[in-house]
Amino acid sequence: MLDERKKKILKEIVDEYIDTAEPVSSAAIVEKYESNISSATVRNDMAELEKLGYLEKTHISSGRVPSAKGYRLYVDELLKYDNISLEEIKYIQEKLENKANGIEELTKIATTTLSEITHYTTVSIGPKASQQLIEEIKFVLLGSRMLMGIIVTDTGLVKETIIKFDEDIEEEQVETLNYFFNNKLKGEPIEKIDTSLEKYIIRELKYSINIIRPIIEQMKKLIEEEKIYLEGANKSFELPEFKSLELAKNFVNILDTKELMRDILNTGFAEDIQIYIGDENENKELKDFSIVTFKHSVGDKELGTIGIIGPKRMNYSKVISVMKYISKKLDDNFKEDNK
Amino acid sequence: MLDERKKKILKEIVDEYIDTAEPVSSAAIVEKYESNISSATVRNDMAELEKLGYLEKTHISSGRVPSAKGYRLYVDELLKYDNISLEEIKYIQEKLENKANGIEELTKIATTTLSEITHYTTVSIGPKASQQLIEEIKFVLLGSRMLMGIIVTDTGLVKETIIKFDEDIEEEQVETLNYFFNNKLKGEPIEKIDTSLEKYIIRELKYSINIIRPIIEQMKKLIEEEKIYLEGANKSFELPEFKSLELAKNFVNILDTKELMRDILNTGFAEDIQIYIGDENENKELKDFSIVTFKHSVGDKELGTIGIIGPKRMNYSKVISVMKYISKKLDDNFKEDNK
DNA sequence: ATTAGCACTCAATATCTCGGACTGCTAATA
DNA sequence: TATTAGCAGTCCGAGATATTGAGTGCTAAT
Repeated sequence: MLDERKKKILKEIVDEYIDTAEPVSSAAIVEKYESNISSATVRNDMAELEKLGYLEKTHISSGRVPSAKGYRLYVDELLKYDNISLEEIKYIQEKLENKANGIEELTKIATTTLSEITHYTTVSIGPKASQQLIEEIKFVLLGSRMLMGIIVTDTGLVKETIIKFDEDIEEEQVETLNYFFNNKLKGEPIEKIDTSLEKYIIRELKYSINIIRPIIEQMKKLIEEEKIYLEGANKSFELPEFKSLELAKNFVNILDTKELMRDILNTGFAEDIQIYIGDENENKELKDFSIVTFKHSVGDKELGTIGIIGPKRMNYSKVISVMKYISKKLDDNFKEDNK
Repeated sequence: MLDERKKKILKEIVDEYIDTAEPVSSAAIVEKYESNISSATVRNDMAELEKLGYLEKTHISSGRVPSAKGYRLYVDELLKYDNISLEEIKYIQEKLENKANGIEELTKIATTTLSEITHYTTVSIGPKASQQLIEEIKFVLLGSRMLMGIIVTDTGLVKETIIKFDEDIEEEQVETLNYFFNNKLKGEPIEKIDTSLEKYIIRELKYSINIIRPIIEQMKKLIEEEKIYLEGANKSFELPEFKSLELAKNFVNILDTKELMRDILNTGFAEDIQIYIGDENENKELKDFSIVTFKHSVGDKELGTIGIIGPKRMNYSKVISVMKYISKKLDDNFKEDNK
């Protein structure tokens, strides 16, 4: 059905549409890419491609626009992902090489860099503490009624929280807590910090609930928190599709709805770059947009997910090429850090 | 010049415009507020108010719209700021009463609450560490090549950072660092942590620069960082003024430009609520918007600034009333915490 | 299988008309 | 002198109508 020329023309139409944001005419294809066949031939192929569902028309006599199915074929079979320049590679290396920062900070930097290079809006979510094992727990006394609780996990993630009390805490108690928590929890999944642990500690240590409860509560919050980071929202607004107020409003709504962003970033599997084009997305609000995400992970532990959200007419080649590279760099960075 | 009736009519026009977002006609004023005078009389007063610069017309035969000067008079002299309901007061109390969190967290919660009640976009910036005095410094060894550095200031602000090293650190060294830093810096302004301190420590302690440099560097970053927090960007987009694509784009641009947000929040003085209406703002990009901010501070130390950004046609009465209350609550909360 | 050529469609833009929402002004009134 | 009724005049905005031109689909020829 799809001979080589039709595939070629499909790719050219998508390329052209990504470039111009205007429905693509047969004449434009001939002029720019196919000087040795006539526009009538291209029209015939276009009609065929439309019949097969790869292209759409905005009205009866308009040029063609790729359908979600068209983009899908384009992304899956027609593109190569080496669309990244030496300058860009250097820039990414520079940005990601500083290892003074923790995993969360690194994810943020990667998110910003991705937005800078692609000129799209990017978003990321930090590491999932809940999946990790406890390597070390420390409590530090600050003043007389405040502790800082720190957890280090097996992937090197550091999480800390402030815990305030209504009564004074003794340095001795802190030492006991440190010993006790480490003894009990080292090597265990972080989710072990829960109310049953609370009961156990009260029984064993005979400490007042006024001390234990705030600790467990704050630690639990810590595990659950998922920080979302957004970069370059304004960049999307320069794109011609956002001339439609409707679309612009939807877009702002999506970015502002944290639960939705969380959903988006939390679906998909590790290792791969995930691409959702238009209504391939389960969520209806996303039907006019495309989302490309990847997870930075070690084994089955997610250290962060970074995504790009933009119009369906996205420069997939650039976006995916840059993502692949950043993904690789993040992995390298992590390996070197833990060697 | 401005007799009582004219003032009253000006207030009514601004109220009405804030309510409807449409130019206000003389007939509308008579119908809604001034049933005992005729529209012609109102027209005469409107003409006068326009001559004095409080009102503007969008075209020769249109109704009137407040000018920046008009809003200013309205805000300064014609409004009372008790536009807050019992339910709202309760809601705010509930949100702000939990003291388990640090100052930064509290500012965030206040920002979110303000947006929820007013339905405007809110933004805040965390405490200025640079203005504060050091109460306590602690270093905690995590694993063998990582420290957490914690600073507690005189206002109870807690700041912490991860510091990574290329060589192992001994527990003994950490203790020395703790002793040394506290001894040297307790009660001092936080800005004392700088490169001259670095030199001094190297001279005194004879520790390698590989240990001291990362510490100083990360601590300096910590002092400089100013976290901006944004809430309810999508709420603004429901307002009729944002039907203008131009304006909507400007708005997103403003919110996305962190330096600009920083500027906005960092101008103005403590204690007072600051109001910038339209081109009263120095920054030209803000000419179509109004900004209302207040600082949560203790003495001359700023614990955070919270602002609302929206159209000039803002419900100043509601916004300022709610802000006044939240501001008071934050102060109470702080006092209670430090009593 | 390809192509030239032409009829046909439809979006986009410009032009015009018309109603009505306002004001400003004048002259009458309290 | 302050207020008001009444009316002429302005201009916005919503439709209606015409015009242009970019593109397609189809037919018939190559």
